[in-house]
Amino acid sequence: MDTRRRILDEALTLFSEKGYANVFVNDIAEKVGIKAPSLYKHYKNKQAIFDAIIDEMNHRFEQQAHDLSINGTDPTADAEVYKNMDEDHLVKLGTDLFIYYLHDSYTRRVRKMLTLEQFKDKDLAKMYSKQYFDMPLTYQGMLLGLLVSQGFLMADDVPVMTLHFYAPIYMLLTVCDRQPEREQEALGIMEKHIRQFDKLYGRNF
Amino acid sequence: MDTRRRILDEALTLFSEKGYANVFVNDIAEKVGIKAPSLYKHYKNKQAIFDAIIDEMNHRFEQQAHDLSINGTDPTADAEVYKNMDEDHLVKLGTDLFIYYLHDSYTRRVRKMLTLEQFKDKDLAKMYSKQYFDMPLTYQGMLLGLLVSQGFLMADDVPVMTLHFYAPIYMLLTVCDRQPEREQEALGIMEKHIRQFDKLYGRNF
DNA sequence: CTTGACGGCTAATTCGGATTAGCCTATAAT
DNA sequence: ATTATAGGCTAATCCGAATTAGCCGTCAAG
Repeated sequence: MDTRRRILDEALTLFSEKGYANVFVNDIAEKVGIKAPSLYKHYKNKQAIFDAIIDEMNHRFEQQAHDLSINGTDPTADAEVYKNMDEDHLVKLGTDLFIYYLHDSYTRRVRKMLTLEQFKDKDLAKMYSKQYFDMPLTYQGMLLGLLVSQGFLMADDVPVMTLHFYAPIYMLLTVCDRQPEREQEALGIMEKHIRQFDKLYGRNF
Repeated sequence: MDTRRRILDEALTLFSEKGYANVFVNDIAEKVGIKAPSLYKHYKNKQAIFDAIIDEMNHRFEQQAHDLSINGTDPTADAEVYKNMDEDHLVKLGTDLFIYYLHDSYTRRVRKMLTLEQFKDKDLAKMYSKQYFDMPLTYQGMLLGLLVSQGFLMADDVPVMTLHFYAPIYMLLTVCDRQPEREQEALGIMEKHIRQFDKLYGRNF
């Protein structure tokens, strides 16, 4: 059932692995378990499948941005969580974030697909930057800002501090996307990164 | 003349913009100013053009690695340069590095092409990681290590410190690759990044 | 019970893009 | 001077991949 959905799902998988141009309509059909011409009962053509994926992606992104802005503008809610934060908590926070982004199937496939298609047009470029640069810096900036206001971290420039926290995580993520066998290594580096981050920005100087 | 060379050059340009699969032999020929069939007097087929680009890339990478290891293992040479380093010098060092990587035509095209082809096979994946993760961390680690030994910076963990220096630069580079119009913004962030880096790791704590 | 939309299939069709065949000229080496 | 080679061109050819045509079974609504 819901072949329409399964098409999107399998197409996303394939696009994220080989890139749009290297995936044949036939490949998608095969994965779904139907013949290629049957695909056209569900989508006008190959491009329409891609577009549908992008549309859904955008919906989810907007949803996510919305959710975050709700939680984010209500400091009282989050502040509780970080009341007695310590280095180990910070490590866990970062590591969990990392593992989630790395392993969550949808997230991972979207990221890889956008990586391969980011130069196709301005919209995709903007989408990539928003999702993997602007949004994380904004959102994590709010979190770290909370930790600063809790006195757990110190910084005059929170945006740059956020960059220092996030950029290494992002880079390690891209390493694992292309070389999954380096995940353990990456996790090790992650932990050292966060501990050093905490030492640098932590109140115990 | 040297049509063989020009083919590689134009092909690299096109591959870096659209990705291998979206470039037609015809496009390359047109840019070179010949007809498509004439390409085959120079290269066996389209794949051979790609392979030749990769080969040259590898040669240059090896050359570069060789050069760096020569300079790098001779601390006396570099040490001089960093004898009276200050924050502004560090900013200039980082900014110049950034501008170079961003604007150098060959470097930029190679980086973008590898970005688009990195998931094709293990070799390309490894090549990307080596060039944009392992090598920079190694080389810049040596530089920063020198600054530590000069007493200009302090760190117990130089590799992680290097990650803190490089990861933001790398991330800003990828932003500019896909959105060149954000270069000024990126440069501004770069400078603040380096100044804060210097504050964090600098001897004046 | 019958009809129409839904979703699948096989067999074309189309078409674009890679590659090959075969020809031609210029030039450099014998 | 002759010839071989390099490198260009036009005109096929080939082929694979997207898409269309047209057929069929199912099933829910009338």
